[in-house]
Amino acid sequence: MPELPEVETVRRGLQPAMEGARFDKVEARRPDLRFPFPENFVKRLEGQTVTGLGRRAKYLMADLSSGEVLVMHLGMSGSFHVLHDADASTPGRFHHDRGKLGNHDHVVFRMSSGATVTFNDPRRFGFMKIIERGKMDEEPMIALLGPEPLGNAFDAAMLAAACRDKKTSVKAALLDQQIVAGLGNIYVCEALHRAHISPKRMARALANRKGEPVERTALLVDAIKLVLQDAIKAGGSSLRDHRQTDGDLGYFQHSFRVYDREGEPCPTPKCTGAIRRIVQTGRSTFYCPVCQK
DNA sequence: CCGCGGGCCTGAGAGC
DNA sequence: TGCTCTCAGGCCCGCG
Repeated sequence: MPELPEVETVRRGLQPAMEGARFDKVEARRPDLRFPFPENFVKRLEGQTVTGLGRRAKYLMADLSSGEVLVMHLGMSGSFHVLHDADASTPGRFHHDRGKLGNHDHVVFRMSSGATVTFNDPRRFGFMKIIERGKMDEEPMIALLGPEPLGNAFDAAMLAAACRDKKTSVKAALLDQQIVAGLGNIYVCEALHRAHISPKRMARALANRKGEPVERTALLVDAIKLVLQDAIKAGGSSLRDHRQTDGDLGYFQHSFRVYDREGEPCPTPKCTGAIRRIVQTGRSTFYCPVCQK
């Protein structure tokens, strides 16, 4: 499910519940998600304070008073829900706020802030790990990530240099978390459409012979930053599973220009094309064959 | 070494 | 209604 905008939306929702608060009670309601929970998961968290709640790419990172970091990933279908004590006395506001847990509510944090944080993940592609802060560089999952797409380090020169030797499509390159970290299938499709670049174009065409960016590379970088910013403002995209932590839906799906719009007219002004769906490296790609070159 | 396809899971929706 | 099939915001691993 969640790409960078959805994870950032979740982070902002969890922050007031978790940052500066202590884990009073932790419950792991099954032995594993995608991976087994870390040894003594509950004991290692209970009593610790969350000193900061950050995000790297699609990973949520809760800094702990012990010097460790609780790394959380939502996989395809993970979501967090926050119930504040005060909400419990406001009947009817949240349908699953009756205190009963659902089938796929796998982890529950009772925080000293008075918030109950529940992690739900039907497909269980998500996971939680505890890593020593100093050893984050040794964690390949994190250490190998490319730059944050919304950070200054992600620019046309960097993207061109990273793509110049790639023997793959620009679509596949942008999904590669080692090139740029945080994009997924939706936002790659949307950014390529905004930049009028065909997803089938070779990634190395983003660079000239010297490895410098060509003109369209800068347009692509701008398109990526803009679409991610717009999506964050909208609380992410809710297709199936994504919810904001208060249970509300994100609404960026209403702003999709191509994703899941096969057959619809291309929204580019004056373009006569219709959106097509193809499959690239096993994933659906939506694009306009007329205005994306 | 690199790129691709399969697999991990469950559930929703389409088609019969 | 109910079955079967396909597909889904991600990522790791093994194969060629």
